[in-house]
Amino acid sequence: MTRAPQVKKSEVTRQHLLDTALALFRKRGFDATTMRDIAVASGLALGTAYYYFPSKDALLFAFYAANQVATEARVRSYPAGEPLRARLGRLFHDRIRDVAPNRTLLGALLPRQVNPGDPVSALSRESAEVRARAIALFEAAIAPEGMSIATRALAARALWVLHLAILAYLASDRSPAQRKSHRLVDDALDLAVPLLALAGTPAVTPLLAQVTAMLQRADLMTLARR
Amino acid sequence: MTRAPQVKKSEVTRQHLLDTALALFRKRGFDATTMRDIAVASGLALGTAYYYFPSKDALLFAFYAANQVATEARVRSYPAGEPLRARLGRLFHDRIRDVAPNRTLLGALLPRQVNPGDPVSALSRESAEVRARAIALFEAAIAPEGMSIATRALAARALWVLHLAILAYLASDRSPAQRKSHRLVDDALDLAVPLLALAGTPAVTPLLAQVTAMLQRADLMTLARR
DNA sequence: GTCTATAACATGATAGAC
DNA sequence: GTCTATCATGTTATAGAC
Repeated sequence: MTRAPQVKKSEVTRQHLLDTALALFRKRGFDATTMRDIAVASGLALGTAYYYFPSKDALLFAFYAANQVATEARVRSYPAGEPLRARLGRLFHDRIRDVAPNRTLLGALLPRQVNPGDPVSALSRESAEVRARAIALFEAAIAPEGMSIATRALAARALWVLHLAILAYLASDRSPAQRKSHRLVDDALDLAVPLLALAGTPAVTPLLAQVTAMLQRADLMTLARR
Repeated sequence: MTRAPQVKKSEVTRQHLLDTALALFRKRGFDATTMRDIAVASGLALGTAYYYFPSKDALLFAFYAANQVATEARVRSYPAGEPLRARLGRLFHDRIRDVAPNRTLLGALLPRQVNPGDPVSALSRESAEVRARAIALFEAAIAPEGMSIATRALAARALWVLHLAILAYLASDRSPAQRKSHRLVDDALDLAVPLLALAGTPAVTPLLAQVTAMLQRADLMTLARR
């Protein structure tokens, strides 16, 4: 009696469709690639593509989620005990490298981040889980610094927003090997890391409390479960 | 001999189309309003609508430009000699009031700001003029504070970005009379104005130079003519 | 449950006649 | 300048084959 296959046939087809779609997106851009193109290139019918991905956006979202998983895997292999600057630099630079091959997809994905009502947005209900996990990466990175819980929550969100801004920059960065984006990361961290150190001191506690109060009134601290 | 009409017929038709479109956008939202809806409601053919506005986005852009003009007109009537906080508050709150009736349009317009390649983006070549004029409003508002030219340029851009962020927030703000957005403005200015005062002191000059250098390397200071 | 073939629809956009 | 006809594409629907 032969063993049942480890992966379901449907999972193979789904992955095949996603891979084909990503390859086409990379080659021709998101908008220029039609669902019919994807179906034909996959050797499947249009209806099949829609059977697995209810919309073209669903393909975008699948890329987004898969990418988050890839970055998490990388992070698990990071050496422990590195200083903050090195750890954040590693995280940001790796994130750029993970995303860069699909850089053109960012052009389709990032604009839609702005609208929390858009399911594809990192601010939406639908992506709450992915977002929470992304923020958790930054929380973990700064955890050893021994700030208060409130400060750490604020700092992690700030870093997450910075990382979105860097990705927005990356989306239109045409410099070879995305040098400009990497440079921007270094410059930004040169500024941010000393500020993070400052954020741990009691002197700025009132200021941080003011910022937190503002964000809470605006419902912007509850990102993790909006 | 009768006088030739002051305004060309084509200009009347164009304005009629734009007014009709904005009314529909307000009532049903941008996405839910089709070009056919606009043409029918205007009593014109679909092709005619496209003759005047080469795309649905062009209608968005026309709204954006007209709005900038409206805000500029308001600003010209501001009293002179007000303290910085009052002046900025007036500017931000008025901007919200100007935009609020077309709030749903923001949902369509703002996401696209992120992509500088998008003509509708405030970062694009096409909107360079509107953007320069928007930044100029903030430059003028802080001009009496007597900072160095470099500091003023940086501060004006920071305020412009803050104003975009506020508009992004406004786009999904469903509180009555947009109270939350107005509150966010006050909270943000409570934070920003003291920082602006700080920015005028020599102590922070090196920090500002560092920020400026970063933005210049990333081509982000040349916003006005990218 | 997986996939095909085919048609049809809605809508942004374009072409060409008048 | 204005119209009608037409296209391209995201999406839905149907009727099945295996």
